[in-house]
Amino acid sequence: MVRSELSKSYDPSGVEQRWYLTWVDRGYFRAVPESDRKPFCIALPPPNITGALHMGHAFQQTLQDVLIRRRRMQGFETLWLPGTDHAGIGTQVVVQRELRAEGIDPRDLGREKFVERVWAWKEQYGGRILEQMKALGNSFDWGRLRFTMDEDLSRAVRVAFVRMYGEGLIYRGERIINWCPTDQTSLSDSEVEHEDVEGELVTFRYMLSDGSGHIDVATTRVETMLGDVGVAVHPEDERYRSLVRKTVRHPFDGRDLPIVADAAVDPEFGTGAVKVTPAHDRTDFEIAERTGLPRLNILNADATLSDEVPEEFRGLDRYQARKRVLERLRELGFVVKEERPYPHAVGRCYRCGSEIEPWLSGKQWFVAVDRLKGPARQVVEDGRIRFTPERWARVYLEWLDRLRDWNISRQLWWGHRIPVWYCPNGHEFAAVEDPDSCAECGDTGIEQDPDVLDTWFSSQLWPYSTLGWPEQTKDLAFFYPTSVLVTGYEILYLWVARMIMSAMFLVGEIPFRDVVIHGLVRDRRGRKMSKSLGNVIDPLDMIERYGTDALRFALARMAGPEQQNLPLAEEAIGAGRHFANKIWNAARLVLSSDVRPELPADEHRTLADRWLLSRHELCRSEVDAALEEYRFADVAQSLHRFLWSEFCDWGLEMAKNRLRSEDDQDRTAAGGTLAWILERTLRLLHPIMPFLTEEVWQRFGIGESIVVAEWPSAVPEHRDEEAEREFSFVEDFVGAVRRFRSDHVLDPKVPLTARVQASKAHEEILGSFSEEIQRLAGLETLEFVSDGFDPSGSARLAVQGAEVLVPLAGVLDSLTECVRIRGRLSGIDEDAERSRRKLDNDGFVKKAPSDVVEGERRKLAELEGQRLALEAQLAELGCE
RNA sequence: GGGCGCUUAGCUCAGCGGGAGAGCGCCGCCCUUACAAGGCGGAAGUGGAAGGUUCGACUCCUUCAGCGCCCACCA
Repeated sequence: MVRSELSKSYDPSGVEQRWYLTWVDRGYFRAVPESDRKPFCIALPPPNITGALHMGHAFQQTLQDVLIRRRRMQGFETLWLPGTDHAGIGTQVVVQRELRAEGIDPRDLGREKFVERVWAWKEQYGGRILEQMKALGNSFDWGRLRFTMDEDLSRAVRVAFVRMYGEGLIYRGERIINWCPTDQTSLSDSEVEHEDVEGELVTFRYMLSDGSGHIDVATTRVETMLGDVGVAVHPEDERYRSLVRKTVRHPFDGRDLPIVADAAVDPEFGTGAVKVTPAHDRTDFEIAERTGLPRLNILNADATLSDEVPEEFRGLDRYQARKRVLERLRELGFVVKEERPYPHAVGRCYRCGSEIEPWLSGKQWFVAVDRLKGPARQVVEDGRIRFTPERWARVYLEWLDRLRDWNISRQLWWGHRIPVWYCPNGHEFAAVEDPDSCAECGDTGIEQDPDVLDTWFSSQLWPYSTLGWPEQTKDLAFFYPTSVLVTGYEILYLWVARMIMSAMFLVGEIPFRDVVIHGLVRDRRGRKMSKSLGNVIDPLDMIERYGTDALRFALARMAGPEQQNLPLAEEAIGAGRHFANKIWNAARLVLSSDVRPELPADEHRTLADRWLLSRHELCRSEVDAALEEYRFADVAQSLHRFLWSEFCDWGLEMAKNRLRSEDDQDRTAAGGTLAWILERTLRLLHPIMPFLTEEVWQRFGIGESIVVAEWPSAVPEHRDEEAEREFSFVEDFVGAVRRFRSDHVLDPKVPLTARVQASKAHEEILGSFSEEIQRLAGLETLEFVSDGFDPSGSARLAVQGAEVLVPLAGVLDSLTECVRIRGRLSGIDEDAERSRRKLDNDGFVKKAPSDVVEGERRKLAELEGQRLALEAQLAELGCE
């Protein structure tokens, strides 16, 4: 037992770093696959190396650390694997921006030098992220730190690619992709964000080539008419049947565009005729495929108009072209209608926000998803993978149903280069190791595909590539499948779904059992935190000012399972610090008794002890149940309520006297009980507030570290309903006297006397804590009187059927008490009236369960009793 | 165009078919030897709206409104 000299308030600075280093040094966070324990493993969703950690990371990592720390204490072989993601486009863009700021054009630098430069960035910012994660207290196994571009992870990417290529799941083809003209790369469908805009819908007229009439079409992107190669109508549309196979004449270049029939056209919409622009619209592309129309690509990579258009439009950017084409159509008198504003959705790049062009960019690589869908659907349907909250499972399944082939090639330099080579003889082959010559003809003039893979292609391998896949490592055998994935809903499709699909195909086993989907951290008004709004709360800043534990507690406390938005205000973190300080001071008091955390024998336990043990056991069971279901807010809430409102407010107050007692046995019993409960509660709280709990726990001198202390087990026999019921009399008694004093705004120095008429049992309860109760209620005298004691001249307080008489002489005027009594009476009358109405209702008495009816009757009887007593008091006090 | 979530105290949110809760904020009293980052007491809500089911609805059902989000090849 360490005699403690604790400072008056908790100061997290210093404490945190010291303990973190100690924990890492002692290897508490290291996991080994040669263990007899059961495995528990979480793969950290790897943060991007693009910048610093934000509050969303802090939040998500806190939840994971809570799960990990508890499992570790429960005796699992616990692995939390840290890492970072190279974040293809994101990182390339920030490094390009940095270069341009230095006056360097990234293109001049060349691919190799550019990639070197990104690695330098990775060292700098990736390193900073690691430091931030340490400050959060995360119990990572640092020895297993991974980066998606590490050598072995890159090899995993190649093995995955080659295997899927070999099975025909990866193919190369020319189709419409999502093109970002700013970042100059294609994007997958999931990387396009849809935004509603107020655009325009222009209906214009194509004249039939033979001069026999016209056909009207509409578009929100009128410039694309330069790439029109035909007009499509529904095959069964009577209006246009005679026009099919005729042609219309393009007004600007005189081309004849065939009118074709295709079922994709909705005859109900607009004019029922659609312009067909195969190179710039997915549907049109498909119509062209079916009807044999050619493709006409009118855009350059930067979304300016190509040389395929008439000279007057060449080189214009798409928005200028939109205006110019419209003007020219107007001049020619071909504009039929202009609707403006016309609300519709446009796609935007999830990285830079530029408007996406559906574009034919040449050949791109795709993952065919049809064969991947089945198993990915199966494992969620049969419950092998479980979503929390459950409703996300449906969202996931519906997304799978709609999923189309995944474009995985990116026209970037930063990332895993596509492991496919081409030879001059037209051969194409994929290889895990860099080849010297063509696998088919041996020609040495081979060239690797210049594109890199979608960053999510490597991310999808994360749960198993980090454990050594494709090698059959011990780690993989022991820790895989991982136990839980904790992530935000915004990457459900981009990442979660793809991990499941790829794992089922490549590993043949689910990547994780539970998926915990949490909401997004917002500012206090529910807005996204962003630099431009100036509402960013920086986790490191908060840690500096309030301490890591305060931040973690605040984050855990707001993690309601169904919340999509999690508003965070700085005050919440301040409240976390208050809580830490409260615990610190409670510990100071308990530790001052200088006893071991041991429960005394039953016969030395007071009612208050039994009550507190019961409440503690309840708290323990709530914490366990909530953690099993990932209800983090409930965990925090439960611990907060117990420690503050029960342990401190009542437990400590009821034990203070004995804690200072000269009697060794009394002191040991009281202090031992409090210490025992506090020590266990610290262990329950440790996953959320690791530093404070360690700092305090150490002073009990009972073990090496709370990090590896045992998770508190259930002690069902401590639940004690009798103690809770009996102790509630103490709470009510103290509360009644306090309220009396407060109602009359009495100075605390005014001495009060209480004379109690109560049952033997109640008398005994009060008697055994008379000193404590006097102190808490602010009574100078507490005495028991027999039935029939003259109550005149006293206020009468009703406490659970007992009567408490407070003599008014020298305290306050009787009339003042009358006012108070009348106030109470009106409240009672209201309640009694409502109760009476209920019982007068035949339906209620007949149909409601008998215990409910009985309860209502008891309640009414009690209210009546109180009313009579109060009326008697009014009479005694001579009130009118 | 489909789908989902939310709407409860001034703020942020729990909860739930039978007497409306927490934290913060607010008001009053108190520097009582663990803690003023504290203690004690208090005020405060026609539970988004309208219907329905029920003896009884904040809770279940329907409709509507507002806010937010996801998905979608209607030009």
